[in-house]
Amino acid sequence: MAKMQFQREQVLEQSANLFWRVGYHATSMQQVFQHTGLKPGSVYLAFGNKEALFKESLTHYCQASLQGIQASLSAASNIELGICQILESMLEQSLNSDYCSCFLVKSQLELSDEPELQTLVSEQLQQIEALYSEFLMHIYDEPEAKAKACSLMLHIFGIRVYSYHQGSLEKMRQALQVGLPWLPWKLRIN
Amino acid sequence: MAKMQFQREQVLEQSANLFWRVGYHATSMQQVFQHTGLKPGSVYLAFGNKEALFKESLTHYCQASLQGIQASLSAASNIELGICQILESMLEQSLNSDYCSCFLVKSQLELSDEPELQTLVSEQLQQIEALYSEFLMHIYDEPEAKAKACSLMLHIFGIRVYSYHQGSLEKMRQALQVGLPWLPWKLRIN
DNA sequence: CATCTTTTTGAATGAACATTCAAAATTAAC
DNA sequence: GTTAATTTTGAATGTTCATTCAAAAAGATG
Repeated sequence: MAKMQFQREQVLEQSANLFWRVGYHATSMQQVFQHTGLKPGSVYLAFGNKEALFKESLTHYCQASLQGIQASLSAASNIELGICQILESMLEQSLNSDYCSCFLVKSQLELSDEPELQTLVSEQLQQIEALYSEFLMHIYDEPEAKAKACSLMLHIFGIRVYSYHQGSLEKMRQALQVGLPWLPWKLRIN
Repeated sequence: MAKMQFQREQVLEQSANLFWRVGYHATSMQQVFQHTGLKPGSVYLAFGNKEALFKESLTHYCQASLQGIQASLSAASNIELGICQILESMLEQSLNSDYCSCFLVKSQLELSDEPELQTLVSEQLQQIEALYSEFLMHIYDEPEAKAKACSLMLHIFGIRVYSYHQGSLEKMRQALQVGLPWLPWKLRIN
């Protein structure tokens, strides 16, 4: 048999980046061929169709996000400080000139008219909330941890939209300090 | 000359609803013809092309939003109570089974790859923030009013994404009370 | 009523789209 | 070295898309 000429993971990453930036509907399969260097037949053999490729790309992105959070919170000297660092790095992303929010948040809004994809995205965002919740349960009881995880997600979603506005960083930082008063904002991040 | 067979405003409302629910790229002009009852030629004569129709639809929606906020805050016995009422009505929208966020927020995320449309959406969202800011300046000094308007928008954006999750209403209400502590949450709304 | 202007109509156009498939190439197995 | 299994290729397919336009219809004007 012929060896697979491409790495599945790498292709998923490339198409995730494309779908993320351009959006599901605005991305054509031709663009996918260009960005991955694959020919139509190869993509269709490997992934089935556009929707299936999108689903796998999204899932791949979500898994990477979960691992990133897991790593950050495990490495941090304490969980709340770790959360502050994650939020701070999100704020810094808003400085990037080609900022384009979060793939999951963008997909949640774009695909609200397509029940199957919508469900997938919702589940994945809830996995992220559940992960925060799990970590917070190390220091709070369950209802408290869940409430704080929800409040955190609400603020993250806010950041993911508000970051499109220029010069928003300092204003968002202020709002976060008011809105998430249980986080150790005064401790400076190394 | 032949009388215009349709009301421009009504057509803009119909197409805004379509673009809002389905998204800009996923909405075909054929769908526009169906929903408005107009023929291709009429739409193209009246609005130019798809992008121009979208822009006008979006602007129409934004103007209606601004007027709604203006009306709510003018009618309220005090501004902060009025803001609470607006937020409460947003929370209640999340109960609707065909909830689909806010046209402006959805557009901001979907069109991040199209500079011209992106700029338009950003400006309109900033108009809304400016309107809140203006009202808040009746009771706070300028920097305070601006900071509070920003924090309010951050929470509104959060609601507009988080509302897709089922059973989110009570959790969001809690998060709002923590995140916007300067609002009169304890006063019950009539 | 006749003429002029504007609107309406909807079939037609060409481009872009997702997807297919038969043929060619590649590698594994023995 | 031969055969079998799998992957690669890219032109071709049929559909859907945004948009156009010449002809028809509907007031307006005098």
